[in-house]
Formats: sequence, C-alpha cells, structure tokens
Amino acid sequence: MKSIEPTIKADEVAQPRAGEKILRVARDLFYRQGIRAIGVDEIVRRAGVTKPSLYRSFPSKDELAASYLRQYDLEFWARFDEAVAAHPGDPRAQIAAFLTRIGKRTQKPDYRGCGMTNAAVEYPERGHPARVVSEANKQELRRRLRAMAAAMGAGDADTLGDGLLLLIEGAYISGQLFGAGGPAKSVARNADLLIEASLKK
Amino acid sequence: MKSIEPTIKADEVAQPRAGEKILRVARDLFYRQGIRAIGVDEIVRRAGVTKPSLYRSFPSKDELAASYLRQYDLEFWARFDEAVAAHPGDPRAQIAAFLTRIGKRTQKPDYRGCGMTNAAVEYPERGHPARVVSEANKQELRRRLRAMAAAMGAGDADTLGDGLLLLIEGAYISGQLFGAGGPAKSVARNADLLIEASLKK
DNA sequence: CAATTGCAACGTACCGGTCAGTAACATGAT
DNA sequence: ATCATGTTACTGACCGGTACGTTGCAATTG
Repeated sequence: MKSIEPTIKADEVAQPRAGEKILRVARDLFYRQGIRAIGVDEIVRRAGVTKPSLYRSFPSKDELAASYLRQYDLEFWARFDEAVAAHPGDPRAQIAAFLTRIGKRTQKPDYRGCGMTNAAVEYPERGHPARVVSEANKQELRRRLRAMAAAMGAGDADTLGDGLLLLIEGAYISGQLFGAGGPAKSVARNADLLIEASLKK
Repeated sequence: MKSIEPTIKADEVAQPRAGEKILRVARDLFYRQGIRAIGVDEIVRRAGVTKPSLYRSFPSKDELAASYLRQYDLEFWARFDEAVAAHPGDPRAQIAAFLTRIGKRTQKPDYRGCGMTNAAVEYPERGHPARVVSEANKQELRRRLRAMAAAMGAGDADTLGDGLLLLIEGAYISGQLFGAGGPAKSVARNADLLIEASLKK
C-alpha cells in the first residue's frame, strides 16, 4: 500500500547527466580527430567529469565508441530519409538531393568524412564493437541504394546501386583528403551521369 | 698506397640491414592493422632487431610511417604504369585494366584498402609526415585521371576524371568494409558506364 | 516533525602496462 | 680501427580501467 507517487520528477529537467556530457564530447573528438587518437582522460577532462563517471555509463572505451557510432547512425538515416521524403516516389531525385547535400558538406573546411567509414578504417579487426556498428550501417545503405536503383528501373539494379555506393564512399574519403575544391564536389553530377547510363541500357 | 680493393662486396648479398628488415615488417603491420595500432616495440620484435636500431635508421615512428608510404607510392605507380603500358594510346582501356585489377584485389580475403587512404584517415592533422605523402599521391592520381579523361575526349574531362577517382576511392574503402562480394567488384563496370555517358555528351 | 537509512552519482587516488624515445656500453665483422 | 649492430636499462608521459571514500537527496522510520 503505497502512498503517493513522486509528484515531481526532477530528473527530466536537471542538468545533463555525466553520461550525456561524455557522449557529446566523445562524439565531437572522435569524429574530428579519430577514435584511437583520443584518450579517455581527454574526454573526461573536456566533459568536466571524471573517469569513473565514464565507466559507470559505458563499460569500456570501445563501447563508448560504439555508442558514438550508434548515435551517428541515427542522424545519418535522418538525413537520408529527409532527402527521400523531399521527393516522394522519385528515387532518382531522392539520390540527387542526398548527394547534393553530401557534395556541399565535403567542401566545408573541417570536413572529416563519414564517422562510420573512418571507424572501420581505424578498426580493421572483425567483431570490434565500433566496426560492428559501422558494417551494419553500410550493409543497410547498400540494400537501400540497390532497392532505389531497382525502383528507377535500371537494367542491372545491383550494379547501379553499388556504383552509387562507390561514389558516396569516394566522396567521403576524397572530401577529407582534398578539402575544398576536391573531387567530392562533383559526386552528384557523376552519380546522375551514371544513373542516366544505367537506365538507357 | 692501398693494397687491394675489396674483391667481394658482401653488402649486396649479405643479410638485409636492420633498417630494411624494419621497413619490411613495418610495411606489413602498418598496412594490415593500421599505423596507430602498431607500436614500435612490436615492429622491432617481429623484425628480430632492437629499438635503437630502429631509431638509427629512422628519426621517429612518424617518419618510419612516411617511409612505408613512400615505398607504397612507388609500388602504386608501378602498378598504374603497368596498366597504362598494356594499352598504349588507349586511355579508356588503360583505366579498364587498372580498375579490373583493383576490383579483383578487393575481393581477396585480407584486403585492407589503400595504405595511402587509410593513413590519411588515421592522421587528419595537417602536415603530419604520413599525411603529406598520402596527399601528394592522391593529388598526382587526380591529375593523371583528369588528363586521361581529357585524352578520351570527354566533354567535361575534369568531372569525369574526378568521377573515376571517386569510384576508385570508393572501391578501396568498400573493399575493406564489405569483403568479398562487396560493391567494389563492380568498380570497372561502373567506371565504364560513367565513361560511356561522359563521352556521348 | 526529526533522525535514520539507502542509494545513486560523484571525485581522489591509484593500478599495471604500454607508449615513443634514449643513454651507455659490448660485440663482431671487415 | 671503424662502423653497424646488439644489449640492457631507463625515462616521463600516457594508456584503459578500478578500488574506495564522499556527497546529496529522497524514502523510511520513530
């Protein structure tokens, strides 16, 4: 026989919990400088918390990295779906919108590519928590691109879908390799040429 | 008045110098597992030498990494020029030959992409010795691809050259992300479609 | 009401191990 | 004698991770 439920839940409005601050800082540092390049000491220092707080919220640095990528994954699909929603029933325009946006982002000064792709390069070992998240994201992207290629009516939809994926990954990498003025700025144009060629077939 | 010159120069046939052994081992480990992931202790251990020997041949680990990439650069252009030499005066066939070879390599079990690209991802900091080598290699590759696109008679040669570069970088990355059966296996096919579309224009 | 208890979040201080890099000296071949 | 290499031992900084004590707040007691 309980009396009254707590009338005010202060936890929702309170200042961000240590775990959230850590993830916010880790996300920024991991993306810009790389996961291996950043130690947990620097993360907790910049987050204004202490190391035990990190290990209360995350079982290990590797899992913290995986959490960062899971959040990255969510935001990635939000951007993707936004481009899709902008052109209902027109996959070619959806791709064009998505790639135009990527092309623009790659020209920004501190562009550092795709966090997923970078993490996979940093952790080639199979089964690493960060790599697992990254691979799942890329598998799903491939699946969706192939489906969109099929919806366009491409003769060889799988090849076109894969070709688009190659261009996207190439843009991510070239963006951070060449900076502004690099080849990534033409990704949307090249994708459109590739689509055109694949439909005429 | 010297007596006799050394009749046999043993150094050419002798066991490899410490520096060479170190570079050979470093090259293998850096490529397969990443530069940041490998410590100097492991390198000297696997090379059967000691740490002072490493620092007598290379001023720092970063410079050892740069040396690894300079060697990688040489071998890269050897492969590239081989494809070029196989089809004199036919840039389209040269590209096809080069990309067919890349596509095949990406399907091998322990494929780990391009050492240059990976190093640039690992070291985003401007001016890092490894990154400097990597960027120079990519700049030159871009230059040559654009020149080949022009030689093909493409309407917009720079765009086509950049598109080919995007496909190549995409193949490097996808190769290590997806393994065998991944999108990188279609890189030659997609490049040919892109070239076709760019010439008809 | 007031004292007590429980609990979650936090910080201090520390762990053993590894990082890149070096000093000083011995060995072995030419 | 020279020179490249080896050996051993060491540095200070940093790595990821943890044992343990402290704080503050809220529910439970009398």
